[in-house]
Amino acid sequence: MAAKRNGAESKGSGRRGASPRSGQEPRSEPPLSLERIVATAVDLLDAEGVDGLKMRRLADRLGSGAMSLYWHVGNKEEVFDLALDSVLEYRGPSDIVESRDWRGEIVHMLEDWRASMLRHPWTASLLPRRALGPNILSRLELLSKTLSRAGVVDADLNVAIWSLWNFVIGATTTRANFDLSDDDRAAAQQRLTGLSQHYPTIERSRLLLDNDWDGAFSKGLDFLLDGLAPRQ
Amino acid sequence: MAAKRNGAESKGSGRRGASPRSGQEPRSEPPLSLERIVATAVDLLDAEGVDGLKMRRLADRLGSGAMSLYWHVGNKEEVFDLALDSVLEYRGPSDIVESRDWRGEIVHMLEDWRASMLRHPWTASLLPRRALGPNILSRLELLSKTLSRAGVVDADLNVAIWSLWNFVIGATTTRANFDLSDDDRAAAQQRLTGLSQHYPTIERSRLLLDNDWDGAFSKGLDFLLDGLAPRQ
DNA sequence: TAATTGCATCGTACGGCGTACGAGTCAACC
DNA sequence: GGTTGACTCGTACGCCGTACGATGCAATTA
Repeated sequence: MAAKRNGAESKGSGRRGASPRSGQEPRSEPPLSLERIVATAVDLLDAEGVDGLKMRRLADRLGSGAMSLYWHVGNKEEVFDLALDSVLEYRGPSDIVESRDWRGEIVHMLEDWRASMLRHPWTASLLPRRALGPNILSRLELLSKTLSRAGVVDADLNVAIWSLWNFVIGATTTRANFDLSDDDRAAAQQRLTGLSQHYPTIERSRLLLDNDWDGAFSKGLDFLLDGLAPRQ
Repeated sequence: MAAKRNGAESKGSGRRGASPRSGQEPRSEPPLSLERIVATAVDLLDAEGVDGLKMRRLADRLGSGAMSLYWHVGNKEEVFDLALDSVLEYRGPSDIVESRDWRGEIVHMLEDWRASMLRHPWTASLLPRRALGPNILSRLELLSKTLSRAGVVDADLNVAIWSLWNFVIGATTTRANFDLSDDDRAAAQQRLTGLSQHYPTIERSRLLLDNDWDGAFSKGLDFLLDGLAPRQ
């Protein structure tokens, strides 16, 4: 099976540029490519959300026929995977710098991670159900290396990475969920307030209603890091 | 709008029992009800996963026509919401007990939460994109109350709840994701190992490959609680 | 008893989806 | 000139969620 062009990362190999169109119709689109498909998918996801991504619609934006996409990707799920991973690339201080401030590095990377996801809120609902792409794994690798350099012994490394990862995933998914999935911000708030008699403590702490998500995130991260490797 | 029967929780109000069938065909099914629909949806989700839940299939299992469901629920999304919340009911020591061991209580509830979700792995991909139902809110309320009783001041309560919530959500979604979404356990493992040259530290810590998820969870939770409220 | 009402069920049909299939185009190579 | 292989796309199929209206039946009313 697998006729098409899966397996390798081959882009355009042979001919280039020559427009496949004979006349000069108003078809100025560049040729289809995996890069364009993924980038356009991200745009579409940003604009319309997870449910807004349809193969036909994506093809429209690309100025191509729907079935042309299937030369470049195996199926729609693959589009999701690629879009997700592409958005999570980390452009930060790579391992070149042997900074002493490991805690700062970790905080920076995790906050960048969270920021990337919040910039594309659909990632929150996708990440939990898709496989880990190379960019995600790279982040985990960098996290591991930093923690290791910070003195976390190998036996604890696993737990430490997991805890931080879990924290970021949880924080961003919940946050994005609240910005989006609830039909309306006001409606959700009213619903919560209406029910607040049943949930007095939640109400008192103004959970979900206060808007200092950023502060809550970094403060919680601090607590977690304190637990993982107490400041000496 | 809204003719049907939304808004209230009315179950059967008037007549009961009399079979709507005239003869005695092999149709022994009890009448449709919201409870049966939700319970059957949970079964179907357990068996077939998120993508396996189709309104027609659900109706089949209920011995009814597909459109009959729409008398009881507004749409498919509502089925998801109800199934999700129904599975997260907490049957644990409610606030009656004024135990001194707040830390034990919290650990117990969070581990129960995680266990509930892992028993129904589809919850992991649903929770991040659905609204919070009453059972979920009840858990949060209980968590708040316990933390509050443990001496966490109101100013920190928000952050504390969030951190714990995030940790649980993250841990369960990732875990469930690994059990399921990757086509095959073996395939995933091989993929990771094949790529391990790019991710040496991950490989060394045997992240994702070791199977002591339970241990990692409770250990991470311990770290987090240490940070939130250091043992005195 | 007869007519009416309202809860509940369900058959049919519609529009939209992902994508299988196979035909088409064109550059490169023999 | 013929062949090949990379790439595009029109058509069609099966499945989905669900709008709509017909139908049945119990309770209510006259």
